[in-house]
Amino acid sequence: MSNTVRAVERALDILLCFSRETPQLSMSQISAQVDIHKSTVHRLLATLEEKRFIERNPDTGLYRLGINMLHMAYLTLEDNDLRQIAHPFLHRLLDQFRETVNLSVLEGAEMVYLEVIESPQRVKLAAATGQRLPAFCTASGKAYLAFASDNVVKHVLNQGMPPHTPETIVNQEEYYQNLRRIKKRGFAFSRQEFEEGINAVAAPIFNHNKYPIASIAVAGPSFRLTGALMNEIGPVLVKTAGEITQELEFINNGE
Amino acid sequence: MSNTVRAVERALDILLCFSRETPQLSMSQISAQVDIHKSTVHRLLATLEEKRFIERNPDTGLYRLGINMLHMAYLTLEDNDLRQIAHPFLHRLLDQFRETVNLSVLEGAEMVYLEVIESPQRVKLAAATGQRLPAFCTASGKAYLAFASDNVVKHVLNQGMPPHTPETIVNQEEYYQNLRRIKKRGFAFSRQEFEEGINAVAAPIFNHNKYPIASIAVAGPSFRLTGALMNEIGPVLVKTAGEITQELEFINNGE
DNA sequence: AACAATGTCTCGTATTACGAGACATTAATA
DNA sequence: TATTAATGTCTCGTAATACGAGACATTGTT
Repeated sequence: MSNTVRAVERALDILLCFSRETPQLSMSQISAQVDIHKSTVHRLLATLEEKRFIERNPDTGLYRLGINMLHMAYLTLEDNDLRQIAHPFLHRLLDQFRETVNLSVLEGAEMVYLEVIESPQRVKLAAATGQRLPAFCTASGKAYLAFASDNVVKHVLNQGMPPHTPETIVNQEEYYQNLRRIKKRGFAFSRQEFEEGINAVAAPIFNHNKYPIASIAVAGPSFRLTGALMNEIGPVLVKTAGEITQELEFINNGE
Repeated sequence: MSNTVRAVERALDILLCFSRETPQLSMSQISAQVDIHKSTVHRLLATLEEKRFIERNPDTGLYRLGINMLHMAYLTLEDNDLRQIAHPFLHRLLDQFRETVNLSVLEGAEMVYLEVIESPQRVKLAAATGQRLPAFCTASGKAYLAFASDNVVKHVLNQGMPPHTPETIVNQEEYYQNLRRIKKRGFAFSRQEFEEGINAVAAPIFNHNKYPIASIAVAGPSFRLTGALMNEIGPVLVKTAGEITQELEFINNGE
Protein backbone atom coordinates (compact mmCIF):
# COMPACT_ATOMS: atom_id res chain seq x y z
CA MET A 1 0.00 0.00 0.00
CA SER A 2 2.29 2.70 -1.22
CA ASN A 3 0.20 5.59 -2.40
CA THR A 4 2.92 6.93 -4.57
CA VAL A 5 3.35 6.72 -8.30
CA ARG A 6 6.19 4.52 -9.39
CA ALA A 7 6.83 6.20 -12.71
CA VAL A 8 7.16 9.56 -10.98
CA GLU A 9 9.36 8.13 -8.28
CA ARG A 10 11.63 6.73 -10.94
CA ALA A 11 11.75 10.03 -12.79
CA LEU A 12 12.71 11.86 -9.63
CA ASP A 13 15.30 9.22 -8.84
CA ILE A 14 16.79 9.93 -12.23
CA LEU A 15 17.02 13.61 -11.37
CA LEU A 16 18.70 12.72 -8.11
CA CYS A 17 21.35 10.75 -10.01
CA PHE A 18 23.01 13.99 -10.97
CA SER A 19 25.63 15.18 -8.55
CA ARG A 20 28.62 17.43 -8.29
CA GLU A 21 30.83 14.55 -9.30
CA THR A 22 28.61 13.42 -12.16
CA PRO A 23 26.79 16.47 -13.48
CA GLN A 24 26.35 14.92 -16.92
CA LEU A 25 25.26 11.37 -17.53
CA SER A 26 24.56 9.07 -20.43
CA MET A 27 21.39 7.06 -20.63
CA SER A 28 23.21 3.81 -19.92
CA GLN A 29 24.88 5.26 -16.87
CA ILE A 30 21.54 6.40 -15.55
CA SER A 31 19.96 3.10 -16.44
CA ALA A 32 22.66 1.26 -14.49
CA GLN A 33 22.51 3.61 -11.53
CA VAL A 34 18.76 3.41 -10.96
CA ASP A 35 18.58 -0.17 -12.22
CA ILE A 36 15.78 0.35 -14.69
CA HIS A 37 15.57 -0.95 -18.22
CA LYS A 38 17.08 1.49 -20.69
CA SER A 39 13.89 1.58 -22.68
CA THR A 40 12.06 2.87 -19.65
CA VAL A 41 14.81 5.31 -18.75
CA HIS A 42 14.67 6.60 -22.28
CA ARG A 43 10.99 7.34 -21.96
CA LEU A 44 11.37 9.00 -18.59
CA LEU A 45 14.23 11.14 -19.83
CA ALA A 46 12.20 12.20 -22.84
CA THR A 47 9.46 13.34 -20.49
CA LEU A 48 11.84 15.24 -18.24
CA GLU A 49 13.44 16.83 -21.26
CA GLU A 50 10.12 17.85 -22.74
CA LYS A 51 9.35 19.77 -19.58
CA ARG A 52 12.81 21.32 -19.46
CA PHE A 53 13.87 19.71 -16.23
CA ILE A 54 16.64 18.00 -18.10
CA GLU A 55 18.49 18.97 -21.23
CA ARG A 56 21.07 17.39 -23.45
CA ASN A 57 24.53 18.61 -24.05
CA PRO A 58 24.44 19.25 -27.80
CA ASP A 59 28.12 18.37 -28.14
CA THR A 60 28.20 15.10 -26.29
CA GLY A 61 24.57 14.00 -26.19
CA LEU A 62 24.85 13.57 -22.45
CA TYR A 63 21.99 14.49 -20.21
CA ARG A 64 22.23 17.25 -17.64
CA LEU A 65 19.87 19.20 -15.45
CA GLY A 66 17.76 21.74 -17.29
CA ILE A 67 16.86 25.35 -16.98
CA ASN A 68 13.55 24.79 -15.28
CA MET A 69 15.44 23.65 -12.20
CA LEU A 70 16.80 27.14 -11.86
CA HIS A 71 13.44 28.76 -12.02
CA MET A 72 11.95 26.32 -9.54
CA ALA A 73 14.79 27.09 -7.15
CA TYR A 74 14.19 30.78 -7.56
CA LEU A 75 10.55 30.30 -6.61
CA THR A 76 11.55 28.15 -3.65
CA LEU A 77 13.80 30.87 -2.31
CA GLU A 78 11.40 33.69 -3.15
CA ASP A 79 8.80 32.00 -0.98
CA ASN A 80 11.14 31.40 1.90
CA ASP A 81 10.36 33.83 4.70
CA LEU A 82 13.48 33.01 6.64
CA ARG A 83 15.69 33.84 3.71
CA GLN A 84 13.81 37.02 2.87
CA ILE A 85 14.12 38.23 6.41
CA ALA A 86 17.73 37.24 6.83
CA HIS A 87 18.85 38.79 3.58
CA PRO A 88 19.51 42.37 4.75
CA PHE A 89 21.11 41.14 7.96
CA LEU A 90 23.50 38.99 5.99
CA HIS A 91 24.40 41.96 3.84
CA ARG A 92 25.12 43.96 6.95
CA LEU A 93 27.45 41.22 8.18
CA LEU A 94 29.20 41.20 4.83
CA ASP A 95 29.73 44.96 5.03
CA GLN A 96 31.02 44.66 8.54
CA PHE A 97 33.45 41.77 8.15
CA ARG A 98 34.02 41.54 4.40
CA GLU A 99 34.02 37.75 4.53
CA THR A 100 31.61 35.33 2.87
CA VAL A 101 28.39 35.00 4.89
CA ASN A 102 25.70 32.37 4.65
CA LEU A 103 22.39 31.09 5.93
CA SER A 104 21.78 27.37 6.09
CA VAL A 105 19.30 24.78 7.31
CA LEU A 106 19.68 21.16 8.30
CA GLU A 107 18.52 18.59 5.77
CA GLY A 108 19.30 15.02 6.63
CA ALA A 109 22.88 15.07 7.83
CA GLU A 110 23.82 18.09 5.77
CA MET A 111 23.49 21.82 5.93
CA VAL A 112 21.92 23.32 2.82
CA TYR A 113 22.73 26.91 2.05
CA LEU A 114 19.63 29.04 1.64
CA GLU A 115 21.76 32.06 0.96
CA VAL A 116 25.38 32.87 0.36
CA ILE A 117 26.87 36.28 -0.15
CA GLU A 118 30.46 36.13 -1.22
CA SER A 119 33.21 38.26 0.19
CA PRO A 120 34.30 41.10 -2.06
CA GLN A 121 37.91 40.16 -1.42
CA ARG A 122 40.07 38.32 -3.90
CA VAL A 123 40.86 35.43 -1.62
CA LYS A 124 37.59 34.14 -0.24
CA LEU A 125 35.44 31.15 0.39
CA ALA A 126 33.45 30.42 -2.76
CA ALA A 127 30.08 28.90 -2.02
CA ALA A 128 26.62 28.98 -3.48
CA THR A 129 22.98 28.73 -2.59
CA GLY A 130 21.77 25.13 -2.70
CA GLN A 131 25.16 23.69 -1.85
CA ARG A 132 25.30 21.02 0.82
CA LEU A 133 27.99 20.48 3.38
CA PRO A 134 28.23 17.84 6.12
CA ALA A 135 26.56 19.18 9.24
CA PHE A 136 28.79 17.49 11.77
CA CYS A 137 32.05 19.26 10.90
CA THR A 138 30.99 22.72 9.81
CA ALA A 139 30.49 25.72 12.04
CA SER A 140 26.89 26.13 10.87
CA GLY A 141 26.11 22.51 11.50
CA LYS A 142 27.69 22.46 14.93
CA ALA A 143 25.94 25.68 15.94
CA TYR A 144 22.69 24.05 14.98
CA LEU A 145 23.38 20.68 16.57
CA ALA A 146 24.53 22.19 19.86
CA PHE A 147 20.97 23.37 20.43
CA ALA A 148 19.09 20.59 18.66
CA SER A 149 17.48 17.56 20.31
CA ASP A 150 19.57 14.52 21.16
CA ASN A 151 17.73 12.49 18.57
CA VAL A 152 18.70 14.84 15.81
CA VAL A 153 22.33 14.89 16.91
CA LYS A 154 22.43 11.12 17.09
CA HIS A 155 20.83 10.79 13.69
CA VAL A 156 23.40 13.10 12.14
CA LEU A 157 26.37 11.46 13.81
CA ASN A 158 25.10 8.02 12.88
CA GLN A 159 25.51 8.97 9.24
CA GLY A 160 29.21 8.86 9.96
CA MET A 161 31.98 11.22 10.99
CA PRO A 162 34.60 10.82 8.31
CA PRO A 163 37.61 13.11 8.79
CA HIS A 164 37.75 15.76 6.10
CA THR A 165 40.95 17.28 7.41
CA PRO A 166 43.37 16.42 10.22
CA GLU A 167 41.37 18.88 12.34
CA THR A 168 38.01 17.16 11.97
CA ILE A 169 36.69 16.00 15.32
CA VAL A 170 36.02 12.30 14.98
CA ASN A 171 35.94 11.25 18.61
CA GLN A 172 32.37 11.10 19.94
CA GLU A 173 33.39 12.03 23.47
CA GLU A 174 35.33 15.03 22.29
CA TYR A 175 32.55 15.94 19.89
CA TYR A 176 29.84 16.09 22.53
CA GLN A 177 32.14 18.12 24.74
CA ASN A 178 32.57 20.53 21.85
CA LEU A 179 28.81 20.82 21.45
CA ARG A 180 28.39 21.59 25.14
CA ARG A 181 30.97 24.33 24.94
CA ILE A 182 29.20 25.78 21.91
CA LYS A 183 25.88 25.73 23.72
CA LYS A 184 27.42 27.62 26.61
CA ARG A 185 29.16 30.12 24.38
CA GLY A 186 26.27 30.60 22.00
CA PHE A 187 28.25 30.26 18.79
CA ALA A 188 30.42 27.68 17.06
CA PHE A 189 33.79 27.63 15.38
CA SER A 190 35.20 25.46 12.69
CA ARG A 191 38.96 25.71 12.62
CA GLN A 192 39.76 23.99 9.35
CA GLU A 193 37.60 21.07 10.42
CA PHE A 194 35.94 20.68 7.07
CA GLU A 195 38.38 22.30 4.68
CA GLU A 196 42.00 23.09 5.21
CA GLY A 197 42.73 26.77 5.29
CA ILE A 198 39.11 27.70 5.99
CA ASN A 199 37.75 28.90 9.31
CA ALA A 200 34.17 29.77 10.16
CA VAL A 201 32.01 31.10 12.97
CA ALA A 202 28.30 30.40 13.21
CA ALA A 203 25.29 31.00 15.42
CA PRO A 204 21.87 29.36 15.32
CA ILE A 205 18.58 31.07 14.59
CA PHE A 206 15.76 29.94 16.86
CA ASN A 207 12.02 29.71 16.47
CA HIS A 208 9.62 30.90 19.16
CA ASN A 209 10.10 27.62 21.02
CA LYS A 210 13.82 28.29 21.33
CA TYR A 211 14.48 25.43 18.98
CA PRO A 212 17.06 26.00 16.24
CA ILE A 213 15.79 26.26 12.67
CA ALA A 214 18.85 27.54 10.83
CA SER A 215 22.34 28.94 11.19
CA ILE A 216 24.11 32.02 10.03
CA ALA A 217 27.84 31.95 9.54
CA VAL A 218 30.87 33.91 8.47
CA ALA A 219 33.59 31.95 6.74
CA GLY A 220 36.93 32.78 5.23
CA PRO A 221 40.59 31.92 4.87
CA SER A 222 42.13 31.09 8.22
CA PHE A 223 45.00 33.53 7.82
CA ARG A 224 42.51 36.41 7.83
CA LEU A 225 39.72 34.91 9.89
CA THR A 226 41.82 34.30 12.98
CA GLY A 227 40.68 32.97 16.32
CA ALA A 228 40.75 36.47 17.75
CA LEU A 229 38.61 37.85 14.94
CA MET A 230 36.16 34.98 15.20
CA ASN A 231 35.76 35.70 18.88
CA GLU A 232 34.79 39.20 17.90
CA ILE A 233 32.38 38.08 15.21
CA GLY A 234 30.66 35.42 17.32
CA PRO A 235 28.68 37.73 19.57
CA VAL A 236 27.65 39.82 16.57
CA LEU A 237 26.27 36.70 14.95
CA VAL A 238 24.35 35.80 18.09
CA LYS A 239 22.89 39.28 18.21
CA THR A 240 22.01 39.20 14.52
CA ALA A 241 20.42 35.78 14.85
CA GLY A 242 18.31 37.19 17.68
CA GLU A 243 17.13 40.04 15.50
CA ILE A 244 16.18 37.62 12.74
CA THR A 245 14.24 35.48 15.24
CA GLN A 246 12.36 38.56 16.35
CA GLU A 247 11.39 39.53 12.83
CA LEU A 248 10.30 35.96 12.15
CA GLU A 249 7.93 36.06 15.09
CA PHE A 250 6.60 39.38 13.98
CA ILE A 251 5.82 37.98 10.55
CA ASN A 252 4.18 34.87 11.93
CA ASN A 253 1.87 36.85 14.17
CA GLY A 254 1.10 39.69 11.83
CA GLU A 255 -1.16 37.81 9.47
CA MET B 1 2.74 7.72 -30.33
CA SER B 2 3.94 9.92 -27.56
CA ASN B 3 6.94 8.27 -25.99
CA THR B 4 6.54 10.19 -22.79
CA VAL B 5 5.13 9.05 -19.50
CA ARG B 6 1.86 10.66 -18.58
CA ALA B 7 2.20 10.27 -14.84
CA VAL B 8 5.56 12.00 -14.93
CA GLU B 9 4.30 14.72 -17.23
CA ARG B 10 1.51 15.39 -14.80
CA ALA B 11 3.85 15.48 -11.84
CA LEU B 12 6.06 18.00 -13.60
CA ASP B 13 3.03 20.04 -14.57
CA ILE B 14 2.17 20.18 -10.91
CA LEU B 15 5.62 21.53 -10.14
CA LEU B 16 5.16 24.13 -12.85
CA CYS B 17 1.94 25.31 -11.21
CA PHE B 18 3.95 27.12 -8.61
CA SER B 19 4.80 30.68 -9.48
CA ARG B 20 5.83 33.95 -7.95
CA GLU B 21 2.19 34.88 -7.56
CA THR B 22 1.13 31.52 -6.17
CA PRO B 23 4.11 30.05 -4.34
CA GLN B 24 1.91 27.94 -2.08
CA LEU B 25 -1.06 25.95 -3.27
CA SER B 26 -3.69 23.67 -1.85
CA MET B 27 -4.40 20.32 -3.39
CA SER B 28 -7.75 21.52 -4.76
CA GLN B 29 -6.14 24.51 -6.37
CA ILE B 30 -3.60 22.32 -8.05
CA SER B 31 -6.25 19.83 -9.02
CA ALA B 32 -8.25 22.61 -10.65
CA GLN B 33 -5.27 24.15 -12.37
CA VAL B 34 -3.98 21.01 -14.03
CA ASP B 35 -7.46 19.56 -14.40
CA ILE B 36 -6.73 16.20 -12.84
CA HIS B 37 -8.84 14.32 -10.34
CA LYS B 38 -7.90 15.24 -6.80
CA SER B 39 -7.28 11.62 -5.94
CA THR B 40 -4.60 11.47 -8.60
CA VAL B 41 -3.13 14.81 -7.62
CA HIS B 42 -2.96 13.59 -4.08
CA ARG B 43 -0.91 10.59 -5.13
CA LEU B 44 1.41 12.62 -7.31
CA LEU B 45 1.95 15.17 -4.55
CA ALA B 46 2.74 12.39 -2.09
CA THR B 47 5.38 11.13 -4.48
CA LEU B 48 6.90 14.56 -5.00
CA GLU B 49 6.87 15.14 -1.29
CA GLU B 50 8.52 11.83 -0.54
CA LYS B 51 11.42 12.81 -2.75
CA ARG B 52 11.62 16.29 -1.24
CA PHE B 53 10.75 18.15 -4.40
CA ILE B 54 7.72 19.51 -2.66
CA GLU B 55 7.03 20.14 0.99
CA ARG B 56 4.07 21.21 3.05
CA ASN B 57 3.78 24.32 5.07
CA PRO B 58 3.31 22.90 8.55
CA ASP B 59 1.12 25.84 9.59
CA THR B 60 -1.28 25.91 6.68
CA GLY B 61 -0.94 22.47 5.13
CA LEU B 62 -0.37 24.13 1.77
CA TYR B 63 2.10 22.66 -0.65
CA ARG B 64 5.22 24.51 -1.71
CA LEU B 65 8.42 23.71 -3.54
CA GLY B 66 10.89 21.66 -1.53
CA ILE B 67 14.50 21.77 -0.63
CA ASN B 68 15.66 19.38 -3.31
CA MET B 69 14.86 22.03 -5.88
CA LEU B 70 17.59 24.15 -4.39
CA HIS B 71 20.15 21.45 -4.59
CA MET B 72 19.21 20.58 -8.15
CA ALA B 73 19.61 24.22 -9.10
CA TYR B 74 22.97 24.35 -7.44
CA LEU B 75 24.09 21.38 -9.52
CA THR B 76 22.69 22.97 -12.66
CA LEU B 77 24.71 26.11 -12.10
CA GLU B 78 27.79 24.27 -10.92
CA ASP B 79 27.85 22.43 -14.25
CA ASN B 80 27.33 25.55 -16.31
CA ASP B 81 30.59 26.50 -18.02
CA LEU B 82 29.30 29.86 -19.12
CA ARG B 83 28.44 30.84 -15.60
CA GLN B 84 31.68 29.54 -14.14
CA ILE B 85 33.67 31.51 -16.65
CA ALA B 86 31.64 34.67 -16.37
CA HIS B 87 31.67 34.71 -12.59
CA PRO B 88 34.96 36.56 -11.99
CA PHE B 89 34.21 38.98 -14.80
CA LEU B 90 30.90 39.84 -13.24
CA HIS B 91 32.60 40.44 -9.93
CA ARG B 92 35.01 42.77 -11.63
CA LEU B 93 32.12 44.71 -13.10
CA LEU B 94 30.51 44.94 -9.68
CA ASP B 95 33.72 46.33 -8.21
CA GLN B 96 34.02 48.82 -11.00
CA PHE B 97 30.48 50.18 -11.09
CA ARG B 98 28.98 49.13 -7.78
CA GLU B 99 25.65 48.34 -9.39
CA THR B 100 23.87 44.99 -9.62
CA VAL B 101 25.30 42.88 -12.45
CA ASN B 102 23.84 39.78 -14.06
CA LEU B 103 24.26 37.07 -16.66
CA SER B 104 21.20 35.77 -18.46
CA VAL B 105 20.14 33.46 -21.28
CA LEU B 106 17.07 33.40 -23.48
CA GLU B 107 14.47 30.77 -22.63
CA GLY B 108 11.25 31.02 -24.59
CA ALA B 109 10.38 34.71 -24.55
CA GLU B 110 12.12 35.38 -21.29
CA MET B 111 15.60 35.98 -20.05
CA VAL B 112 16.60 33.68 -17.19
CA TYR B 113 19.30 34.91 -14.86
CA LEU B 114 22.16 32.45 -14.56
CA GLU B 115 23.89 34.74 -12.13
CA VAL B 116 23.16 37.91 -10.24
CA ILE B 117 25.52 39.78 -8.00
CA GLU B 118 23.80 42.52 -6.10
CA SER B 119 25.13 46.00 -5.66
CA PRO B 120 26.61 46.68 -2.25
CA GLN B 121 24.71 49.97 -2.12
CA ARG B 122 21.59 50.48 -0.06
CA VAL B 123 19.39 51.43 -2.97
CA LYS B 124 19.81 48.80 -5.64
CA LEU B 125 18.09 46.46 -7.98
CA ALA B 126 17.24 43.28 -6.13
CA ALA B 127 17.30 40.25 -8.37
CA ALA B 128 18.17 36.62 -8.09
CA THR B 129 19.47 33.67 -10.03
CA GLY B 130 16.68 31.76 -11.73
CA GLN B 131 14.45 34.79 -12.03
CA ARG B 132 12.79 35.37 -15.40
CA LEU B 133 12.08 38.68 -17.04
CA PRO B 134 10.45 39.38 -20.41
CA ALA B 135 13.14 39.46 -23.07
CA PHE B 136 11.58 42.08 -25.28
CA CYS B 137 11.73 45.02 -22.88
CA THR B 138 14.87 44.40 -20.85
CA ALA B 139 18.37 45.53 -21.75
CA SER B 140 19.67 41.95 -21.62
CA GLY B 141 16.89 40.70 -23.85
CA LYS B 142 17.30 43.46 -26.39
CA ALA B 143 21.07 43.04 -26.49
CA TYR B 144 20.50 39.38 -27.26
CA LEU B 145 17.71 39.89 -29.79
CA ALA B 146 19.59 42.58 -31.69
CA PHE B 147 22.07 39.90 -32.76
CA ALA B 148 19.74 36.91 -32.88
CA SER B 149 18.10 35.46 -35.98
CA ASP B 150 14.91 36.98 -37.34
CA ASN B 151 12.98 33.85 -36.44
CA VAL B 152 13.93 34.12 -32.82
CA VAL B 153 13.04 37.81 -32.69
CA LYS B 154 9.68 37.14 -34.32
CA HIS B 155 8.97 34.28 -31.98
CA VAL B 156 9.67 36.44 -28.95
CA LEU B 157 7.65 39.40 -30.18
CA ASN B 158 4.77 37.12 -31.12
CA GLN B 159 4.40 36.23 -27.47
CA GLY B 160 3.20 39.79 -27.03
CA MET B 161 4.61 43.18 -26.20
CA PRO B 162 2.57 44.36 -23.25
CA PRO B 163 3.68 47.73 -21.86
CA HIS B 164 5.21 47.35 -18.43
CA THR B 165 5.81 51.09 -18.02
CA PRO B 166 5.01 54.15 -20.09
CA GLU B 167 8.50 53.77 -21.55
CA THR B 168 8.06 50.25 -22.89
CA ILE B 169 8.46 50.18 -26.66
CA VAL B 170 5.31 48.60 -28.03
CA ASN B 171 5.45 49.76 -31.62
CA GLN B 172 6.98 47.09 -33.88
CA GLU B 173 8.46 49.63 -36.30
CA GLU B 174 10.09 51.54 -33.51
CA TYR B 175 11.20 48.32 -31.89
CA TYR B 176 13.06 47.00 -34.90
CA GLN B 177 14.70 50.38 -35.34
CA ASN B 178 15.85 50.15 -31.73
CA LEU B 179 17.33 46.69 -32.37
CA ARG B 180 19.23 47.99 -35.40
CA ARG B 181 20.68 50.80 -33.37
CA ILE B 182 21.74 48.34 -30.67
CA LYS B 183 23.40 46.10 -33.25
CA LYS B 184 25.37 49.07 -34.56
CA ARG B 185 26.32 50.26 -31.10
CA GLY B 186 27.07 46.83 -29.69
CA PHE B 187 25.15 47.24 -26.45
CA ALA B 188 21.59 47.91 -25.34
CA PHE B 189 19.84 50.22 -22.93
CA SER B 190 16.66 49.91 -21.03
CA ARG B 191 15.54 53.28 -19.78
CA GLN B 192 12.78 52.29 -17.39
CA GLU B 193 11.24 50.15 -20.10
CA PHE B 194 10.51 47.24 -17.82
CA GLU B 195 10.39 48.81 -14.40
CA GLU B 196 9.97 52.40 -13.47
CA GLY B 197 13.02 53.91 -11.88
CA ILE B 198 15.33 51.20 -13.19
CA ASN B 199 17.84 51.60 -15.98
CA ALA B 200 20.12 48.95 -17.42
CA VAL B 201 22.89 48.44 -19.97
CA ALA B 202 23.65 45.09 -21.54
CA ALA B 203 25.88 43.43 -24.10
CA PRO B 204 25.62 39.99 -25.67
CA ILE B 205 28.08 37.15 -25.31
CA PHE B 206 28.73 35.29 -28.57
CA ASN B 207 29.74 31.76 -29.41
CA HIS B 208 32.41 30.97 -31.98
CA ASN B 209 29.86 31.41 -34.77
CA LYS B 210 29.24 34.99 -33.70
CA TYR B 211 25.79 34.01 -32.57
CA PRO B 212 24.58 35.33 -29.20
CA ILE B 213 24.24 32.83 -26.39
CA ALA B 214 23.75 35.10 -23.37
CA SER B 215 23.87 38.65 -22.11
CA ILE B 216 25.67 40.44 -19.35
CA ALA B 217 24.13 43.55 -17.87
CA VAL B 218 24.50 46.25 -15.27
CA ALA B 219 21.27 47.55 -13.75
CA GLY B 220 20.40 50.11 -11.13
CA PRO B 221 18.22 53.00 -10.08
CA SER B 222 17.91 55.53 -12.89
CA PHE B 223 18.95 58.45 -10.73
CA ARG B 224 22.38 56.91 -10.31
CA LEU B 225 22.65 54.89 -13.50
CA THR B 226 22.24 57.87 -15.81
CA GLY B 227 22.45 57.90 -19.58
CA ALA B 228 25.95 59.31 -19.41
CA LEU B 229 27.11 56.61 -17.05
CA MET B 230 25.50 53.88 -19.13
CA ASN B 231 27.36 55.16 -22.17
CA GLU B 232 30.53 54.71 -20.21
CA ILE B 233 29.60 51.22 -19.02
CA GLY B 234 28.44 49.95 -22.41
CA PRO B 235 31.86 49.61 -24.04
CA VAL B 236 33.23 47.96 -20.90
CA LEU B 237 30.48 45.38 -21.14
CA VAL B 238 31.27 44.74 -24.79
CA LYS B 239 34.92 44.27 -23.94
CA THR B 240 34.08 41.99 -21.00
CA ALA B 241 31.71 39.94 -23.13
CA GLY B 242 34.52 39.50 -25.64
CA GLU B 243 36.83 38.23 -22.96
CA ILE B 244 34.24 35.75 -21.81
CA THR B 245 33.75 34.55 -25.38
CA GLN B 246 37.46 34.01 -25.68
CA GLU B 247 37.65 31.94 -22.51
CA LEU B 248 34.67 29.91 -23.66
CA GLU B 249 36.44 29.01 -26.86
CA PHE B 250 39.55 28.14 -24.96
CA ILE B 251 37.60 25.74 -22.77
CA ASN B 252 35.81 24.15 -25.68
CA ASN B 253 39.05 23.45 -27.52
CA GLY B 254 41.19 22.50 -24.58
CA GLU B 255 39.67 19.11 -23.88
C1' DA C 1 -24.33 21.90 15.89
C1' DA C 2 -24.80 21.67 11.14
C1' DC C 3 -22.63 22.52 7.05
C1' DA C 4 -19.16 23.12 3.74
C1' DA C 5 -14.79 22.50 2.00
C1' DT C 6 -10.73 20.17 1.71
C1' DG C 7 -7.95 16.29 2.15
C1' DT C 8 -7.25 11.06 2.52
C1' DC C 9 -8.05 6.36 1.33
C1' DT C 10 -10.06 1.97 -0.86
C1' DC C 11 -10.96 -0.64 -4.75
C1' DG C 12 -12.27 -2.42 -9.35
C1' DT C 13 -11.15 -1.47 -14.07
C1' DA C 14 -8.98 -0.26 -18.16
C1' DT C 15 -5.38 2.37 -19.31
C1' DT C 16 -0.71 2.76 -19.92
C1' DA C 17 3.75 2.12 -18.38
C1' DC C 18 6.80 -1.62 -18.86
C1' DG C 19 10.67 -4.40 -20.82
C1' DA C 20 12.09 -7.73 -24.47
C1' DG C 21 14.18 -7.28 -28.31
C1' DA C 22 14.78 -5.47 -33.08
C1' DC C 23 16.90 -1.81 -35.41
C1' DA C 24 19.79 2.41 -35.95
C1' DT C 25 23.60 5.01 -35.07
C1' DT C 26 27.95 6.02 -33.53
C1' DA C 27 32.52 4.83 -31.71
C1' DA C 28 36.35 1.71 -31.31
C1' DT C 29 39.51 -1.66 -32.94
C1' DA C 30 41.87 -4.44 -35.99
C1' DT D 1 37.77 -0.21 -44.62
C1' DA D 2 35.59 -3.91 -42.45
C1' DT D 3 34.15 -5.67 -38.04
C1' DT D 4 32.73 -5.36 -33.51
C1' DA D 5 31.05 -3.24 -29.68
C1' DA D 6 28.45 0.04 -27.33
C1' DT D 7 24.88 3.18 -26.96
C1' DG D 8 20.66 5.03 -28.11
C1' DT D 9 15.85 4.72 -30.32
C1' DC D 10 11.58 2.54 -31.35
C1' DT D 11 7.72 -1.08 -31.75
C1' DC D 12 4.59 -4.01 -29.64
C1' DG D 13 2.12 -7.35 -26.70
C1' DT D 14 1.21 -8.00 -21.93
C1' DA D 15 0.48 -7.39 -17.27
C1' DA D 16 1.15 -4.34 -13.98
C1' DT D 17 -0.33 -0.12 -12.16
C1' DA D 18 -2.01 4.45 -12.44
C1' DC D 19 -6.52 6.14 -12.59
C1' DG D 20 -10.92 8.20 -10.84
C1' DA D 21 -15.43 7.32 -8.50
C1' DG D 22 -16.83 7.80 -4.38
C1' DA D 23 -16.78 6.82 0.67
C1' DC D 24 -14.82 8.53 4.73
C1' DA D 25 -12.12 11.72 7.68
C1' DT D 26 -10.79 16.07 9.10
C1' DT D 27 -10.90 20.77 9.53
C1' DG D 28 -12.88 25.20 9.48
C1' DT D 29 -17.15 28.21 9.24
C1' DT D 30 -21.51 30.38 10.02
